[in-house]
Amino acid sequence: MPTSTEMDLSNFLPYLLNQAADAQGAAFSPTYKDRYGMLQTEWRILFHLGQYGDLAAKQICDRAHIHKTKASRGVSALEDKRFVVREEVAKDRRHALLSLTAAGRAAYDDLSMAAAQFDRKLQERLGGDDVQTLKRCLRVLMQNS
Amino acid sequence: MPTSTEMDLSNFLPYLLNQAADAQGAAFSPTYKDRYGMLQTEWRILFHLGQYGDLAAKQICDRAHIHKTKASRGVSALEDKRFVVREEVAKDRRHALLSLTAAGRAAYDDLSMAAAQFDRKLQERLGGDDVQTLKRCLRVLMQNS
DNA sequence: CAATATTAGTTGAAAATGTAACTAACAAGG
DNA sequence: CCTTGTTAGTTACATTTTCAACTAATATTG
Repeated sequence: MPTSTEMDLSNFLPYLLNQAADAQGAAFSPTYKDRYGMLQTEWRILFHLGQYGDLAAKQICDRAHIHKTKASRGVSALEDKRFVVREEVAKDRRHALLSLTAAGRAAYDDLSMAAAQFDRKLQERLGGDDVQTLKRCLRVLMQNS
Repeated sequence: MPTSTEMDLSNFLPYLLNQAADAQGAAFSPTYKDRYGMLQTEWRILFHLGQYGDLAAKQICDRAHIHKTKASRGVSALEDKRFVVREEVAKDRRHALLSLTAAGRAAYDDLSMAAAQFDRKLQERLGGDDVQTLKRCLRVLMQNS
């Protein structure tokens, strides 16, 4: 029986966050995995490009907190799948602008639709007020300590 | 600009959950990693044993949604660190009861204290009411869809 | 009670991730 | 300009995770 100074695991916020994120991630991942053979990182990169327009890998890394090696491999995979192309930037040849191909755009449209639907179902399940609070809290928590 | 049927990534719940879980996980992981060289799975197994008493690996897997291969390797690692021992169960020799050694108990006490402190800080940061709502939502979400 | 199925757990190989060292391009100070 | 530093991105290697196949013990059923 936990004492007052001990912890109840089922109340430990990092644990709850992890379990919830795993469960929902597992529930959604078949959408991009089965349809397009993507890994989570690829889906995330695709989503950033679809949503915010052409970006350099670095910008995606910063926004999505993806490590540069993971991003580098994700971008390569998306190029192999012909969803993304690189354009040289004359001004600074260190970074290349990434943009979606027509196929990439189509995949993005499809997946973002599925994501929206997935999210709506979660909203219904939790109720609007709680979802507002939940998202606000998560936004605070993702800003790290 | 996202249309009404599209999705705003920064509002996509699995994404928010993942980012928040990553950020908080990264904030807490040095506690078990630096002090005891544990991986997350090991910490989680230790925590389950500390909190719920002796268990078979299977029970930990079920409770914590850890895959059996991950658990198997986690238990081995904890045995190598002399934090856990296995006892044969005469009644059913397929599973062995896992229990904490004195060193394992000490590590558990130390870490659960740190976890409690970590949690209290998060609580302060978010405010009690929001934390209640947040945890309630997370518990719903971890029950998967 | 023999054949088959299920369960707990392990192991090996393949895939993915993380870490560190590296290249190439640009930036800044002397 | 030319050293030194920084930045974007890649690559090699080690660690971790996942997947599939396996063993050994128990349960089921014909």
